[in-house]
Amino acid sequence: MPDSNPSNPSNDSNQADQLHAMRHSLAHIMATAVQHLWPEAKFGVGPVVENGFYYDIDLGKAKVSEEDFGKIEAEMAKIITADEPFTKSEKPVDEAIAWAQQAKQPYKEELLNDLKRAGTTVAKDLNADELGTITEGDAQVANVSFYQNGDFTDLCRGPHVESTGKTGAFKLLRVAGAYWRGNEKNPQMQRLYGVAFATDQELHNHLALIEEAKKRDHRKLGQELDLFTISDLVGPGLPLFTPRGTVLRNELVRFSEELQRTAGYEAVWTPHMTKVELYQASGHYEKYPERFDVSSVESTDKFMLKPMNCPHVTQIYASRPRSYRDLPLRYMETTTMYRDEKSGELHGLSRVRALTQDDSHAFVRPDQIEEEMSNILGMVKQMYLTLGMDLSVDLSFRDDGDNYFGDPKVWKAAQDILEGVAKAQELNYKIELGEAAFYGPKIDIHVADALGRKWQCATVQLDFVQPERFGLEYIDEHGAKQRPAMIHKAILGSIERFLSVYIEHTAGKFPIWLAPEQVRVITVNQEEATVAFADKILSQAKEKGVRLYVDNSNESVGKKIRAAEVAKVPYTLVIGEKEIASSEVIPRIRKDMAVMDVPMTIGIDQFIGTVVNEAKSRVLKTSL
RNA sequence: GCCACCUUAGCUCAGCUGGUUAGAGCAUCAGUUUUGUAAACUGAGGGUCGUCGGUUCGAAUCCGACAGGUGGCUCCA
Repeated sequence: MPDSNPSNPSNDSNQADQLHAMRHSLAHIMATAVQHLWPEAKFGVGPVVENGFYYDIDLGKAKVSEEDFGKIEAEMAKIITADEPFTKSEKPVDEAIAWAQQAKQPYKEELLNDLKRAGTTVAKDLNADELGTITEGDAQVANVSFYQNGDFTDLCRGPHVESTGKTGAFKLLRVAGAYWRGNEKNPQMQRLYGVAFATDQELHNHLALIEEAKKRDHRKLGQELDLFTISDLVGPGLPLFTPRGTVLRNELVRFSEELQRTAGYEAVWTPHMTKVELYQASGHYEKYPERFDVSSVESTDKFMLKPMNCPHVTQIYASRPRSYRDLPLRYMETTTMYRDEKSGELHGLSRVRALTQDDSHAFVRPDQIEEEMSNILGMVKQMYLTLGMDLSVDLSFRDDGDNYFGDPKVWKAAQDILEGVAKAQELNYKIELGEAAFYGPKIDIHVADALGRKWQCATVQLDFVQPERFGLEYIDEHGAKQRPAMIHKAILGSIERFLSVYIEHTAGKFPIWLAPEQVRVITVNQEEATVAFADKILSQAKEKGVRLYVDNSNESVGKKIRAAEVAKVPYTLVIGEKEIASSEVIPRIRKDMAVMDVPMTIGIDQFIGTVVNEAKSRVLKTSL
């Protein structure tokens, strides 16, 4: 494949533009190849995405599968070898519409019609970058631009590389279904994805990275490290946690609850089942009627499993009169809830039907909102700093749609408060319009997994709507009734989702405080004295709460060490005659961990003490 | 839910275009060995080839439905 060197390699933005043009040109070349192979193809849009490009294509009854990639790539190679120039032209928009009709490209025609009406259209996915928009802003579009290569012409804003030969290295990766303009009600097209880079070497590196990411997949590691399982009999989206996986869950929750307790939160407990009326009162039923699978238990009441927690907690607040002196009232509950996710959306631990949140709700006076939110963000920062993970922060605000409950003025005020807090906390945030919950704006914290996919973990939500709907109140200093605000938060978010990200982040090399097995003792032989010594170490560990296992199997020492390494156990102690005689051990330390903290030779008591301290202080010793 | 693909032992995978009792490595179990820092040796058990139905003299292999999974799309209170 021919390389294309940017004209000015020292200029990064120039290089980025060049790569963008290459990828975009490859999208056109792929479309050209598809048109050669399936002349009836109707084209949607073909933008550049991270690491590559895609094109949405409708072949009618015919379907592209990954088996076809060979011949598509071969056809693309022909086009690239032909080194056809990309030539730009402009047409008045009406002429362009006529072209689309004549070329039997209904999707292009629709886009052009929208462009013509630009300013009145509300299609937010009308991505101006990918179209031939000449004018900017809301004005009507007069002219649109086209690019032609060989026998393929496409509505396109450009820019492109000069000719098809200058497109670098690429590979088609997969085909997926994608709804036209991202709307479920529209026809589904086939989206052909490719990756592309300036050089073969970069492409090779990227593909190697994908392979590496596969090794860290939490579903694979969950099996290998014996953390969780998903049984067909129990059902999809309902993971079961083994003893080792449960250690991870419990330790994380313990930390989260410690942080919350320090910040004044008190534990509450609510049942996992409720009458449907609760969710009619909260407004959730109205918003998600199809999600409430209802079972009748007794009498005429209809019950459901709780899909969330806040409406339940409002009833604890409402159970007695509250004074302004009582606020903030802070309730926390780490609890499991149940949501009927669509089958195609389930994914390992990231998206499940039974999810556990380290949830909390603070009921606060308006003057207490900022401080409470700051405290919460402090907890979030401390959690993720301890775990060594990077955050990205979104302020999820409402858009102009009518999906939201409550007074828009109150919304504006709530959003201003959130942004103020984000600024005060010096968060590097971006605002996402239309991402708010129906009851209020959110601060959403995202963490990336090994494949670079971002997952929402922590969330802080400011809610004036539910206190209103449930008629929550407190008596102020003048004896008047006032309405509290409600602040929802989760630090880990869904524990299951958090674990999916965290397992991939660490590749299963957990720090001492989280490691399901902190120490493994390997016996050199099975003689009585050795077994007795191992037992003694084991009981000392148990006494101090250290998670230690003994491998006394009749295998070679080398094999047992390998097994401990594969299981990613932080410390391994080999015991034999020497250790029994001296009562000292030489801890073998997992490779990713710093070596200096533990001396070469150490007494058993002292070693156990070190492990206890490291776990207690939640040291992050791994270099990932 | 939608589109493409996948499903053979606990795990990772062979099994060519349909043709006798479906294989391997790891893991498990048993025996030998009593082991000193990333894999001792020998042997054994383990699969109605995801399920159901169809085509065929004959199906792990071809077709269909269903289930589960993978990658996306849509959704995520």
